[in-house]
Amino acid sequence: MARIKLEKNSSRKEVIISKAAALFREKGFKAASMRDLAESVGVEAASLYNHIKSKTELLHEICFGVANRFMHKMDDVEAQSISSIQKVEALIRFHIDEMVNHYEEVYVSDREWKHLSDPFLSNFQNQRRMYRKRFAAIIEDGIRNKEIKKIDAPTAVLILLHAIGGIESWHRSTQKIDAANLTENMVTMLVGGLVVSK
Amino acid sequence: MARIKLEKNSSRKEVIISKAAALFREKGFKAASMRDLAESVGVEAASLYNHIKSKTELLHEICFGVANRFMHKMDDVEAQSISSIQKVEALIRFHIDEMVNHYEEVYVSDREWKHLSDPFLSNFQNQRRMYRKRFAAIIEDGIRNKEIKKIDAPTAVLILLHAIGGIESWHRSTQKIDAANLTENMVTMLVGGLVVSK
DNA sequence: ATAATTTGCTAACACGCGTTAGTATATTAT
DNA sequence: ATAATATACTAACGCGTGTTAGCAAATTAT
Repeated sequence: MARIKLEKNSSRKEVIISKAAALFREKGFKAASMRDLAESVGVEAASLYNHIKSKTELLHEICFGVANRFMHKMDDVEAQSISSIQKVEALIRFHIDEMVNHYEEVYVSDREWKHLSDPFLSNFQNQRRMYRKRFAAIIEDGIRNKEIKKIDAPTAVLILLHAIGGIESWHRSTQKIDAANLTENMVTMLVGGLVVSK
Repeated sequence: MARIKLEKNSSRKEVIISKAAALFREKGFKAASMRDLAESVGVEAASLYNHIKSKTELLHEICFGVANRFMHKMDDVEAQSISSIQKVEALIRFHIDEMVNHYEEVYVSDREWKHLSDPFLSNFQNQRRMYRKRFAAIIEDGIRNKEIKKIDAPTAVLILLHAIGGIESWHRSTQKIDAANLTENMVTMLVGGLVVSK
């Protein structure tokens, strides 16, 4: 009888969520079937329901897992006594790191949250809005301090977040530069686009 | 009997494609049903098939319509006798304009091309790869001419293209700055991230 | 006016989907 | 060893899907 293999310190549910993230990333939430997922886990489709409530629950777990990590990081960064531009850079580096090391979850959370259903959908959208507001506030601080160019802060946030989402393409490209290199290039270009040139 | 209303200079097929783009953008290709589309067009689902071959054909039309416009613009820009950084700016402005004025099609082409099926899928992917290569080549020219910072050109392209994709969020935001303002802010930040600071 | 064509309709199909019921087999606790 | 629990299986359900067949009505061509 097939059995879900556990990695150390993880429940069977977590194994399923992790495989689901990979599958949702590859095919999209709607196009990925529970039978696909079952095959990837190495078990029959019905067996999955001993561990999870529904397909949607998998999406919840992925999306809110990611959202919580970002929220905690924002708390952390806001509490630090560093310049605005340093805060922005810290957040950018965190985003890049998340996108490099938790690619599947972050990507799915970014692209597939539309398929959440209320009240989770509204909740998620609120969290996102809040995060962006806080990010924009940091940039506005930087503009006041003349560390950052006079630009529309919400637009800047939007550019930053989506630009980093482009790491998706990096993951799938055949000739990848290494992650450290990628990070420095992105920081150079993105922070460089913000700071006032001397 | 219901009848598909024509806008001037457009076939019924084009009306369907346009509505399909809006629907695919909103729900995603897989989640949007032909019955949804029929309702949005104002007709029964089966009637659509007097004008189109399949649901997938709609995606083809959208994706390759967009891809062709970008390819032609690239031809155009490459042929101009202007500096590399000016070429980059011209392409950025074109991308922004496309994203502002042909939001639905461009968005769908960007996010839903995965659901194309071969040989169209490979064809589309090739076009995309080619486009990015040509874009990167322009940036590399700019680096050689010392107009542009020494950065990894493919990474820069990836950042630029995805950053502009963020206009999606702008479209759905309640307090929008106007399109001209958005454009200048984006150009400032993105071109500013590329040029060598003096 | 009549014929030909285009465009729409209703009905139905075959299929894949998420999920549940009921049961068998492993694992863990007593 | 035995009981209790966790985990897997097979079978099947109701539903929504893309699409087709066949027919009716509207439009266009003769």
